[in-house]
Amino acid sequence: MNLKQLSQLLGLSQTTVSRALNGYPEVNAETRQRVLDAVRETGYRPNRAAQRLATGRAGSIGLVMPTADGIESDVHFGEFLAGLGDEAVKHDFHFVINPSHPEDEVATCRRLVASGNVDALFLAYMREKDPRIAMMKSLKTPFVVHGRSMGIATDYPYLDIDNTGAFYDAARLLAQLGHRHVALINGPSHLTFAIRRTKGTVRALTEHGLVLRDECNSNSQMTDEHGFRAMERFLQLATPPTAVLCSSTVLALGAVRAINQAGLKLGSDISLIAHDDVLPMLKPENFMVPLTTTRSSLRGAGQRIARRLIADILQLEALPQQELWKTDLIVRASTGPAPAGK
Amino acid sequence: MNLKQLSQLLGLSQTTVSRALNGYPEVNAETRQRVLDAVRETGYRPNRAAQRLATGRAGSIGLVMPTADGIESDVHFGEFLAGLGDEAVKHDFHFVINPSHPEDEVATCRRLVASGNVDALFLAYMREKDPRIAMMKSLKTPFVVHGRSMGIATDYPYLDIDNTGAFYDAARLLAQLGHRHVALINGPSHLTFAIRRTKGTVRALTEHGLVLRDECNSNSQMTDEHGFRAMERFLQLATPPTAVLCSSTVLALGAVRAINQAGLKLGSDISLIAHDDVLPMLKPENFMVPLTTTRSSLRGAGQRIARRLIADILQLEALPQQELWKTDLIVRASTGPAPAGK
DNA sequence: GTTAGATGCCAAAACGCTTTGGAGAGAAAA
DNA sequence: TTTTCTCTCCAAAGCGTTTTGGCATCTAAC
Repeated sequence: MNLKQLSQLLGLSQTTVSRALNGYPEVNAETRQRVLDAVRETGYRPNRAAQRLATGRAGSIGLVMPTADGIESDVHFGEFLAGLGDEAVKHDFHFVINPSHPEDEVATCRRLVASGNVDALFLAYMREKDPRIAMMKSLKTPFVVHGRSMGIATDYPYLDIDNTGAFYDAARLLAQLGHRHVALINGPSHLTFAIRRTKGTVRALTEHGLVLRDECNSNSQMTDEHGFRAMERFLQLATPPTAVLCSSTVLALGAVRAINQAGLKLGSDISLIAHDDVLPMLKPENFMVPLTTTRSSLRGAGQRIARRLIADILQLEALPQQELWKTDLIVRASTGPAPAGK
Repeated sequence: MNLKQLSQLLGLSQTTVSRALNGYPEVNAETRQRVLDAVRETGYRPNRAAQRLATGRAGSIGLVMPTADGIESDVHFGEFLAGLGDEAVKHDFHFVINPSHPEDEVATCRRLVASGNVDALFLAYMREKDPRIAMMKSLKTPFVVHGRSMGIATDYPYLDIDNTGAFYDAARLLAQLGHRHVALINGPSHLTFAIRRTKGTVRALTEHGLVLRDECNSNSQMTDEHGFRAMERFLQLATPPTAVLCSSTVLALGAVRAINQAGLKLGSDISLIAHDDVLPMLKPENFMVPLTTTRSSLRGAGQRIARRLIADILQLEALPQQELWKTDLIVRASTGPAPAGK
């Protein structure tokens, strides 16, 4: 069943049927209803390829997926992608997934846009003064950044969570609980989300007359193993921290392991707050000692970004170009007052 | 630059240029070379939407992504997808990623195919007598299964690794090393890969007069936490195992944690073999005690499946419809002889 | 020296949609 | 009554490929 057949069935022209379906004003309400009814009965679905050809829109959004060894994306990437897919499938949008080594990213993005196969790009894993942003701004292809860069004007479309605020809140809670030695197990130091989290942590500590010691600050990929090693290092210090912040529940997994191994009791001997991306496979409430977390749904971010990109391409609704999501600080059993005398 | 312009430039008809590009025989070798040269100079790239419309092929492959709570896919899914993307991008193929709750899978697959937006489907997370296979066979859309079902004829296209063989080999090695109590920390019991791994394990043990005790057999999602809990349970048994098999390095992560916590020494007090999907973030050689593994690259499987699907759609080369990849058993420090007297 | 079959090329018709540039009818304005 | 809008709708021209059906030209065979 194609448009021609449908229009013949209705005794209308293809033009009118097309306009009725695409919400153009110059079609009688009654006629539109007839068309809509016929669509429902016949199960007519417009041919996407023909639409793409006629409109010049590709109907797909591109994402370059960092893929080199030692990329910390894995766990979080899948979750984010599920969100993107959720939303995209509603509007019949495709993806072009372009794996690329991190050094090639700019070129890969440019090539992807130039290919004409995507009419929007999604950018993530932002670095300081990320060159991709200037490049994308010079093109006219819509894009949304997940996260934000630093050191350049923030006049580009982004969706970010308030990383600074999240870790400020978390560190402040720890300080208020009397902790005087706080450690941070963070993501890779070249990524801006990690930099902002450090900043938030330091700010809160400073306000309470505390410092983030160098030896209590770890940057690494967000894997269990790195979490374990960092925590292990911390615990061997002359003055070990009594509280630790983790940039992911994955890191927290390793940190908790090290804590257990040291024979310390989470929530009393040592406190821990992790950032929770709401990964279905790793729920903070399911830890043996449930984790206090700063929470923001990664999947939700994926959905939102897909929606914004599609709205942009289709000129549906005017959504805000810049969003900064607050995180929730959810207190569970892994935080408690600082042990006396420490 | 489109076909018309290019053909005018060359003083040829569109037909001839098109045929030259698509490798049809009825074009002079010299002419073809001229066309190819012109393409290189002008940077001409055929419009995919027009191609899709003209050929009726969608140029994209569909995948339904299980997305409900408690789905064990995450870590492994990202890695597999990178492989798919790697290969697809070479041929300018898109993806339609359709998240779906596991109960809806059959309907989602059917809908995806019916939408006409994909000309091949990729299936994974196989269960026993998986209904998706019969459904897909009834349609004429190409598909490849990652894994295999059980209890139904294996006359469908698949790529699987020899799970039975892998765990047979691993278990046999443990038996040969003198272990008499072997445990298994496996994936979800409804997935066929896990069932096959159990089978391989049991077979090897049986051949050495050993059994896989119920209390030494764990099925769960493949997360660190589940690995930890299972191992912890094992170690509290009256007769704890002296060796354990893990279905993923992610599970092994937790298992090793429990082993450490119990004060046991990996590789002497207790041996461990894990299946290694070659996840960049979790290398068995980077464990504190490097892990003995059965290895098979998940990304490689993704690449291969994409290649097979595309070859099928484009009728490029005749690739085998059924592949069973052997795994490598790589011995590292986590395996050793059974401790005396156990 | 004609015929048959390759060989190499082309004009034009799809493919199924959107969009342009009207056009007819009725209502409102002159 | 005529003119001018406003509503609705339509015919036809794209969009950029692939593919069909044919038409020359050249070679080999009779």
